[in-house]
Amino acid sequence: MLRLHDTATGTVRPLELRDPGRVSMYVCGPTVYEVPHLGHGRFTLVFDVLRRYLTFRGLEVVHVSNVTDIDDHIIERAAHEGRTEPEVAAEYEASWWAAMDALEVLRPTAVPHATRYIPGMVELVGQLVARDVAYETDDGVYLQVDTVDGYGLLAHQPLESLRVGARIEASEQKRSPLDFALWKKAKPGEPTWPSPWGDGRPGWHTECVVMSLDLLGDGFDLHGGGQDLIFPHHENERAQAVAAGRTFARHWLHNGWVMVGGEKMSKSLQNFTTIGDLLARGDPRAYRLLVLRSHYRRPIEVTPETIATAGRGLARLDALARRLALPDPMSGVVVRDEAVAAARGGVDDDAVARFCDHMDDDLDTPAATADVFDLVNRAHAAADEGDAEAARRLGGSVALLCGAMGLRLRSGVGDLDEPTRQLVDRRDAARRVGDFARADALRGELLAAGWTVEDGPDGTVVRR
RNA sequence: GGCGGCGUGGCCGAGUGGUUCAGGCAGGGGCCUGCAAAGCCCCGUACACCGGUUCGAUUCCGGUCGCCGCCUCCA
Repeated sequence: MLRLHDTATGTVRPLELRDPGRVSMYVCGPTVYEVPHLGHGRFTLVFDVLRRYLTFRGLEVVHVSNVTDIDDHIIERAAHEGRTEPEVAAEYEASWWAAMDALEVLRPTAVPHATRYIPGMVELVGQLVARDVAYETDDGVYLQVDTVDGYGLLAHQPLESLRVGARIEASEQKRSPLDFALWKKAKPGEPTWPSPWGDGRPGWHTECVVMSLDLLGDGFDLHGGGQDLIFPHHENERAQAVAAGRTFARHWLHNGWVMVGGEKMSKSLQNFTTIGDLLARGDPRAYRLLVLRSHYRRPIEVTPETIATAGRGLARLDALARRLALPDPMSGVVVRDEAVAAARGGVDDDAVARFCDHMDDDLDTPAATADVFDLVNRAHAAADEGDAEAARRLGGSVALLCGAMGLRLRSGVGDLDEPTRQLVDRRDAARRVGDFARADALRGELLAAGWTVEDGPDGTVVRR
């Protein structure tokens, strides 16, 4: 059984499913006003790995992730650039999906948009007002947090301590500085929707509450995101749901930061690297492997050096895939029992079990990837000893487990362009007749063109 | 001020009350190779500091120092 850290309890505990065999998870998606950066890349990779692993274990996964397409940042950007909010949102949503596709992050099973759920949000706010836990002011409707049972659950702080630490000034009409907006009354020039409290727009992530409950139902299994969402974002989501008498997420999962030089990567510090920049520099799989090689709750340092190191690990995986002609583990979503049954050369059951033990232990991907690299070593050693059967079994396990984590193997050398093809052929010819000076010169040309040259029993293989 | 996390060998990064080792990268030596590449074998350097518990602590407890984060809109 999979055990995961739960932010609400601060402990690692079993993921107890509401519906046996089926996981309902809501992962907070992007507010589309900026291109995605490595922090977004990390959380989407973490939850993609979780989703793939759950699927690997034979569970059905319903993965809902929102797109918040209306908020202050979008309004600000649209105003600044003389465009409409929908134009801005559409542009950055497109860049979001482009990045997700490049990272081979599976699309969520549902992607609700905030602007399509406004009536539902108005209804929720109405319920909260009717329950007398929310109140209207001149500029909006606010949730009165001291009426909410267990406010501070995720922050692990009592209400009073949050109040003392609050950096925000109490407005004259707010009853507590911690009370937060459920509905913001329109200011001139802003997009608006009608409501009983006048035209305006939704407040604090009410969309996530309404959309998660609508698509996943009360008491859904898992709610997640980056650690910076714990408070106040997720705290306030929970507060709204609980105040409305609904049962919210059963388990809260949050991933750690991407760090830059020891500091958190964030928009406010302006120290972020976009996913686009990362992709322009190298293999997108390197970021996935880097993420896998650290525990999801720990911070990771993402630099050209750490990416390059991950890239060398990738080369090691690819080299095995090439040597043993392993199947592409990403030709479909990998389900363990089916994949094991389909594996022609068999798999190493002990290794798969060990991998699962590690993954079940709060998604210990560093240990799980170590398991995989251990298999790589054993597969090579078996092949060196001429034990083709063992090599195929161990190699097949590598492919299986990489697939379970969403890591594609590149075994093929691909089609060569004609000039390269000719260089390779001429080099093989030279080597056959023992003209090594000529062979070395031709290798020099290939290396200069960026190819790595390997001479195997069947002739020269080049790759890059 | 409140709350939380972290300090492991050159780097990244698991793990455990003791005599089997995480794993990867980098480094050294060998094997293979026409030479390489890929691969295999072998090797080195650890558990921030100070106390305590214990037969024995990197692992448990207490303290010190250092780093990081959250406390109203940052994944």
